Amino acid sequence: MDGSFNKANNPFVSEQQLEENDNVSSENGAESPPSTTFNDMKLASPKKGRSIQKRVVSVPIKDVEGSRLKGESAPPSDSWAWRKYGQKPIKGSPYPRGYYRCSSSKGCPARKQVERSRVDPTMLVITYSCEHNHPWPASRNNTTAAKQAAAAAAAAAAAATATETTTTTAAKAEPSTSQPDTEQEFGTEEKFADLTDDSILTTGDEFAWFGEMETTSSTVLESPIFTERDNSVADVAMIFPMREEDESLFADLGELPECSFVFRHQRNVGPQVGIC
DNA sequence: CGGCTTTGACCTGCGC
DNA sequence: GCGCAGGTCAAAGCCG
Repeated sequence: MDGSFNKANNPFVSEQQLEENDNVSSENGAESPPSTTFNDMKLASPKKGRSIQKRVVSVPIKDVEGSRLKGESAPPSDSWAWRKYGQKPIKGSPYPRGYYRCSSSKGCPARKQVERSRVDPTMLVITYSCEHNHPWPASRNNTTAAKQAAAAAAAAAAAATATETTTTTAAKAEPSTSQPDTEQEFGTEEKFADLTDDSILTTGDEFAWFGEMETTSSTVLESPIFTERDNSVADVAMIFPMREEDESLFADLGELPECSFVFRHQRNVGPQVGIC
């Protein structure tokens, strides 16, 4: 199973030596504006000796709700199935955090946490985490289960919204300049900035993957990591509209990277998704 | 019937 | 050492 692909053959695995990033930043920084945020972290794993990668993605909750409620042609939020295994109220935040585990395959180490942004309730903060060196399922699971899981993640977030607020967040999350109409069709849960912008890619090889993360909507990308490395980048909200064709390519993915945790965009190949 | 969600309990890490 | 908070586990119920 897990050996059905190997690192060498996965174009989007090669740069996944991310676990040594020391730029651990607080997720969803207290003062960070509503944005799509990618934070790369190394967690102290409960299991000693294991390196955990963590990445934070902030997306407009509106998109998530939309995809779920519409239930139309909206694709699953991401390429894998996620099963919820817990939910906890977070101190300091009125919104609970949902814990999801990858169910695309047995033993899949990937996890993600979904919570509402404290800073901006209209934003969802999705944190992906994974043990490094752990293989991913050989193929993307785009089955009903995957869709259900995706919807579930959205549901959880939406539920949090409904529970914690009396007003409909979706209504409040008016489309802004950062959300073109094209995104409506996708309404994916995770948005990955279409970072073809070399300014990001050149931020540092260490974070090159950042520049390859993709978004299905034009969201805003920022990263405290960048802040440390290049203020000129960090202070600027970057908007990267997603192309429909790119999105469609996700559906064609047949393989996942080995614990890549990266939603990678191969410029000439199309977006490639990997987590862990 | 299988898989997923929900939810309370338990475990672990961290700060004081 | 103690308490708190976050994260995970596991049982029960729900849904397709």
